[in-house]
Amino acid sequence: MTSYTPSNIEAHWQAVWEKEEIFRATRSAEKPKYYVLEMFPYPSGRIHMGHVRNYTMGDVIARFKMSTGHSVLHPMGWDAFGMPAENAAMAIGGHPKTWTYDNIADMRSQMKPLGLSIDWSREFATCDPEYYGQQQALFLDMLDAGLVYRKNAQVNWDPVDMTVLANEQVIDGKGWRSGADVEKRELTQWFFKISDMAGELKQALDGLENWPAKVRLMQDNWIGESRGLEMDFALTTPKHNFEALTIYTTRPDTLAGAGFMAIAPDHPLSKALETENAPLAAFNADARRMDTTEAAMEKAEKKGFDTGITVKHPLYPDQTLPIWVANFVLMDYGTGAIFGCPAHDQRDLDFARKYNLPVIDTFLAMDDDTPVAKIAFVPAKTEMVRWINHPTGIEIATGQDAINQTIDWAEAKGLGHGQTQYRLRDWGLSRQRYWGCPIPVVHCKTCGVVPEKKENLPIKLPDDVSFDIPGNPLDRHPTWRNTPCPSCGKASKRETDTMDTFVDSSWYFARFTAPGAKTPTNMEDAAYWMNVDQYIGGIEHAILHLLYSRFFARAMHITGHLPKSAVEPFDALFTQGMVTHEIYQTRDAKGRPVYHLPEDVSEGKLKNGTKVDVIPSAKMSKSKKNVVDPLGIIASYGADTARWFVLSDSPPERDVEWTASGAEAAYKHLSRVYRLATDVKTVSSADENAGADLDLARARALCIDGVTRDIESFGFNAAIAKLYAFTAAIAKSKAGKAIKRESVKTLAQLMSPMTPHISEEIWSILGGEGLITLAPWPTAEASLLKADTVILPIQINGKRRGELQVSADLNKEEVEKLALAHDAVIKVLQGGTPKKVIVVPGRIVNVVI
RNA sequence: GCGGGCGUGAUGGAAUGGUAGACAUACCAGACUUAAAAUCUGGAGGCCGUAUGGCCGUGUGGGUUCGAGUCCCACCGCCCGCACCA
Repeated sequence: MTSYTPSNIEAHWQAVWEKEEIFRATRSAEKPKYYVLEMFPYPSGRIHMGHVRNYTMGDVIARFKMSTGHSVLHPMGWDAFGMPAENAAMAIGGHPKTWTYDNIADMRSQMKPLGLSIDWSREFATCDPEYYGQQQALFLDMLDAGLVYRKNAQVNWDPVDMTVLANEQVIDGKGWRSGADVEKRELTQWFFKISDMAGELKQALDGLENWPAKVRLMQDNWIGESRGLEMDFALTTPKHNFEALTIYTTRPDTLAGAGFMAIAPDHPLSKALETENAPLAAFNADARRMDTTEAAMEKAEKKGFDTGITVKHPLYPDQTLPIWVANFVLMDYGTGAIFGCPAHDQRDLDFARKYNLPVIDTFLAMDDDTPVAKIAFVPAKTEMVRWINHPTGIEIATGQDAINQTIDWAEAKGLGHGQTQYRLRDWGLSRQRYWGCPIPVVHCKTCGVVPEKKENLPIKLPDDVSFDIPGNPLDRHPTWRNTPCPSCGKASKRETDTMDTFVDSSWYFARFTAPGAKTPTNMEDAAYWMNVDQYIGGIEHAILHLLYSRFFARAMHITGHLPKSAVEPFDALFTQGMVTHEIYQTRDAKGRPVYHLPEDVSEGKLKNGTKVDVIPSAKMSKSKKNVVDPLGIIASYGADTARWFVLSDSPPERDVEWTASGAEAAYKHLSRVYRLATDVKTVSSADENAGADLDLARARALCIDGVTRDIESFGFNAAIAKLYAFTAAIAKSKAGKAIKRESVKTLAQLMSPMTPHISEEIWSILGGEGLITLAPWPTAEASLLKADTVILPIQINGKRRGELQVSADLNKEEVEKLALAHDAVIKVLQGGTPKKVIVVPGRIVNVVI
């Protein structure tokens, strides 16, 4: 008997699959299509267990769909632009391009041993000129359609690295690499007009039924929505060409309680005043600096600066309200100007008390006349309150009703107009970076900003660049910038900004439908393969990547690159949990923690006998050394074991803890199944003639039924539990070998989405026809799913007191009779009659006394 | 602060409102072995009891129901997201 040797088996079957090209996706007239996609990886150079789990889940779905008669598209690519490549170039020399393509080659060679059912012929990297050239074409079409524009925007500027930093790269007000104090700078940047679609992107969330409710909610909150009033307050005396201050408020009903006006430090009026008012300039500079420090922001003191300018009160023309610059008013929400209503907003109240501004109650509780003192009165908008001198004449109403009526009233009086405001801001895509997709426009002294001609695409990144000094190499490249203006032909300069890498990942799923097309997509292929039927990835992309992709799909429809049906590109989304591991720690002489790799620890001790502290599981990370290398696992146990384990122990949406004993158990199970298969490989003629075995047939039917339903509902861990049970049932069965052999073949089929190599091997040993991967999924015989007899628990007043074995189709009356004749029931009834008997056929009997 | 999710044996977890703890790990016992490993068989929520069995048990407290881990309310704890949004 040969034993289970995954290394031989896995290499063999991977070669067969590759030779037969069985994973090549082809459009089929007969079969329904199925597009399964896992979020493509960043080519860091090394796969980790998280990748293994993510791709295994997708692979289970892809292989299952293949077996159930679908034409499957399961592609893979690389999210290959981005900072790490440039950082590597700066740190260790070399070129980002070389670093990236070397990493891709490494990672591809690490992924192939997993035996994933990927159509590698469609592979691409976002840094391939063929890909980013089409992205540039898409950009030009979007520019043409008015979906892209330029504006001045404040950015985080690192003066040492001479680059713009994302908010996440600013830590305690300092650049994450350089440690330099980050400055706010105003730069002209490119933006996608995603805010134009805010309402649509929000509403369409309702239709995404097969997305996790959590992700929909996160997007909903991110987009935000509030209805309010935009209105002008006339300046008492016009100043710097400002005649009025336009404010936005969601509480127009409290207009009568206005105590002051507040504008953002970056409000145009504030900026105009700043030029002739040094203390204000200092205040603003201070406020802008504070803006970047997250920690300070949370508890930042509300501070203001009185400009000395006033507006006329729209309700009481003889009264004026002072305009303050306030550090808590944000320029990029609403109009950057508000009126403060201290009585009904805690923040405004704190501000008013600090600067001795009036506090005017506009409504009181139904049963309390106490005016506001230290705590602002902010009841729920659905609560009835009594209004004081309300401009619309309202006396008793809820806040919500008052808001709506005030908006109507203000519109009728021409004071302002109702306005729906979204929190979502336009997507700034400019990056002062080399390793990204060049923005295909030219700056011409005569013609201004001119789009590049499509026939000149791709605008390729130059290879001859250096990273030894900070800043964007494109900016200082001697020749690359020089180009004739596409419009007038005069010598001009290229845009040197590149695109945010989120752009690259916002349409790759569409490109996979026709990766070689000479346009961004091929409409026929897109129409056939889109949408992605099942998208799988991490929850960390719940907002940005998924929101941007939804925006891009719409933009691609508008520009003629996707059909209308594909504006929501992902029909179903699944967010998988992480792979975690215990952390092993000791301390050095100075008491600092020292971490140890799992392979160096056994039974809580290092090899030299030192005891380690075990810290509860956390996401695998290099810094904590709680990592298990997939390559090591594959080398010692095989890919099937790794695949089986990452699916087995926890529900896919939750974190799974990697344990050595769990991996061992997975390997043992596969070895056992392999042994079972070799045991029933050869059968005698007596075996062939042995009769059917009903118990085993039942176990088989139940397993088929259960595993099928579990895979369809992402219950991989539950499917695996059923496969363990079926394996035990076969092992213990006294049925003839021929019968058992058929059961083992079914077992191999049901396991094949999870452990394709060993399943293929067993199929071949046991004389299965063709490849198991292409074999049709087994079906459960309905008649076998129902047992002849069932054991019904008997409850008395809801507590289990006995059981009854009855034939499964026995009617209620008979069951009731038998139940009442049961010893336990007779004992408690003592000759009396029960109040009620509940019989749930096939389930339970409950006798109420 | 706002929003959401989750609390089940030693551990990961299972359970269309119907026998709580499937399956797996760790553990214990037995078989095989000179021994160990591997393999196989069996045990196991807690308490009481030799046992048939009984009582308790899904974070805490209430409620709905013939029946609640599951539905509702309040609280406690943990996790996640957002947060000066006018």
